[in-house]
Amino acid sequence: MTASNELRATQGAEDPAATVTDSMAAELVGYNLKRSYLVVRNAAQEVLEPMGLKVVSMTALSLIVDNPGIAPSQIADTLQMERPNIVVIIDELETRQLISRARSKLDRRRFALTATVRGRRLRDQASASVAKAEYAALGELSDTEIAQLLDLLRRIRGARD
Amino acid sequence: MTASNELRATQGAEDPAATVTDSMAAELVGYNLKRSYLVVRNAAQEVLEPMGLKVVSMTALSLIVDNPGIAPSQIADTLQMERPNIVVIIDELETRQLISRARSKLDRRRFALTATVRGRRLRDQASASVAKAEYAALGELSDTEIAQLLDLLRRIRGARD
DNA sequence: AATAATGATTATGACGAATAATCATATTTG
DNA sequence: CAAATATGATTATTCGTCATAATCATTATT
Repeated sequence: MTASNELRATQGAEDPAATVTDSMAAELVGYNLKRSYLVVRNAAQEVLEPMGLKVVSMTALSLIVDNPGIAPSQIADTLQMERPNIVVIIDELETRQLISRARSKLDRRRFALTATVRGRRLRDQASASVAKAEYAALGELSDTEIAQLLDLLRRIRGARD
Repeated sequence: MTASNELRATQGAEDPAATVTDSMAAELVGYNLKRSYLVVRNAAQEVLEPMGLKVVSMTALSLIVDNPGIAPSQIADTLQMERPNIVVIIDELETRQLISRARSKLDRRRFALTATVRGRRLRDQASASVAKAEYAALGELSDTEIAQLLDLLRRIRGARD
């Protein structure tokens, strides 16, 4: 907060040209997390949209590629989502023939999800594009700083997970 | 990603006890931003709820306290929200007599918003509680690291704002 | 004076995420 | 073993956030 902002705030903000003082929000970690999250997410969405993927469906697809035989409930647990919301994502991935859904032989309540060749190819493509888009959105930061950021963020969620 | 996780993923994940490999998501900055944002936001929500405030209404109230005479549209611009969504927040703050709404004398289309004494008191209380709650949620991090994090986050959103 | 732009508002819809209820299969336990 | 309970997937529904479209009053423009 600059001295001139403080002054303007004291004088009142009826002048539409006056700069708004946002002392509180600007200091809050949560506020800044949200803002930068939106910047990065929008960058990812932009490159995923032409592939017909959303961030969450790409993440789910990626999980299935890396964990053949994974069950919907495991995806829900990993992504911290509710089971019902996973179902529709899986439905879409299956309709697009990016994954296949088969009953598990060990537990017939479960489904065993596996990526198709098309699914694996799309994942690789999406993964590369998103990484590139994120990097561009973070262009301001050096590689070292990005690594630092990732470390800090992991420790925040690690504390409460 | 540990070696044992890679192994399990290669073998398949039908074993419900097997750890899920989330190589992709774990590396994405966006994913980690979202997760840590949720941790911090939940901490803030928890302390605001007893005061009948949401994060967004507290932020708006704080803006009005710091910028007496501010107009709804200025709040929308500052918080990057759409005008219609600000209206309902303002309505609620006014109903609770935390702010007052008066026509601006310079431009009779605008409203000039001012916090009441109750509003200022609640803001101070909420502000302190949220800061404390955030700090607790970030307990893992040192003061220096929190400052680093804030700097990194501001630079991310600064690039695209 | 007529037209266009701005600010606030209302109504509406899209979307993400959560809950409740249902059904099939597995597990537990009396 | 049979009954009760728990788990997994699914459907329907709801809530909350957020955006868009349309309307009205006031101001600015031409």
